Amino acid sequence: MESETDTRWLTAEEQCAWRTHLEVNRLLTHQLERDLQPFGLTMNDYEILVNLSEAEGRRLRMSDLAAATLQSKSRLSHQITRMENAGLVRRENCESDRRGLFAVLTDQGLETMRKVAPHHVASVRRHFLGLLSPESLHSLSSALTPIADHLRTHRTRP
Amino acid sequence: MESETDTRWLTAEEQCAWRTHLEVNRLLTHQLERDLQPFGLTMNDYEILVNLSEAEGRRLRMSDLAAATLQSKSRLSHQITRMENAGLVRRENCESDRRGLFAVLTDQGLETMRKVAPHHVASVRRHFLGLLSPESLHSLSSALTPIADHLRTHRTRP
DNA sequence: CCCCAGTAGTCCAGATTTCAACATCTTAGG
DNA sequence: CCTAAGATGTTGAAATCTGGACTACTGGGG
Repeated sequence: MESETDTRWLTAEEQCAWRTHLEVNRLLTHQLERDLQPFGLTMNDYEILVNLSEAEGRRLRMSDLAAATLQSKSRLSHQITRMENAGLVRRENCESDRRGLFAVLTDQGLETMRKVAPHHVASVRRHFLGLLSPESLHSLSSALTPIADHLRTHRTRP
Repeated sequence: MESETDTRWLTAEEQCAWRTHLEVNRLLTHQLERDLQPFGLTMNDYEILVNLSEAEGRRLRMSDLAAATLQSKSRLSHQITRMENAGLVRRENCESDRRGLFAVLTDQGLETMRKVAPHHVASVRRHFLGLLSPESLHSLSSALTPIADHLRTHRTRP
């Protein structure tokens, strides 16, 4: 174990990389959020729509959806309630396990998806992917993948 | 302009890179937040402590602090109120501009900083920097820096 | 000097997130 | 069969975040 008096502080390069990473995260999130706003959606909403639209039967169990989007059950429950009120999804009982519920993408939800997705993709390109050369993209991917694996493994709570 | 029918969708590689980036962000934020929790601090608190401790006279104008931490004035105001109640910072009037206020790091705030920083640095190493080779770190940096520049430029609101 | 547009920060009200408690249902063990 | 532990979601209250209205002040132009 390392005592407080001999901490291995960050080098200039490490500090720069770390702060840049934090900054990109925050600014990028704000920007994407803003680009989604005219459609009345948040990134959270959008992510849920994506997950449901890609799922078998356009539906997912609440638990699975919570796991997929890395949210707490409570938060997802509130979120789905809001999206239900907006007509994007509906809840449906699960026959095989009567504790369970499905979140189901409505036709209107799918339609919204179709309308918004191109704009969102364009936004991701404009502010992120488009600024990376193919090599940069690749090295970014290979740098982040092990980190994602590590974090996924060590994760305890949502 | 591009019509909805000929959107340039993401390639498999782009999609993978993008989703990994999102996932790392979220998991990493959760993890760092969790590692800070035993000390009663959030990442937000910590970032403010860092900014103040590095500033001239351990103090910054509210506006400057808001800009540095990419928060809205409103949010920062609430945040500082909370940290003031916790004894980490205090507000101080600005002589030269009587509209203005400084957020000032208290001795207790500095002491907290000293105690927590080593653990936070260790956490950043354990979950992020430590998983990157020097080359990965460098390519990550060079990939993200232009993006940060772009976003900083195009930013309209906090 | 006075006025006014602009700046600094706060505050309120509404939306979202978190946390813990709760109700319901499933499943494994006896 | 019966029960207790665990799983699935929901709920309500408190904390936090957002956006805009508001107060107080500054600085420049008549």
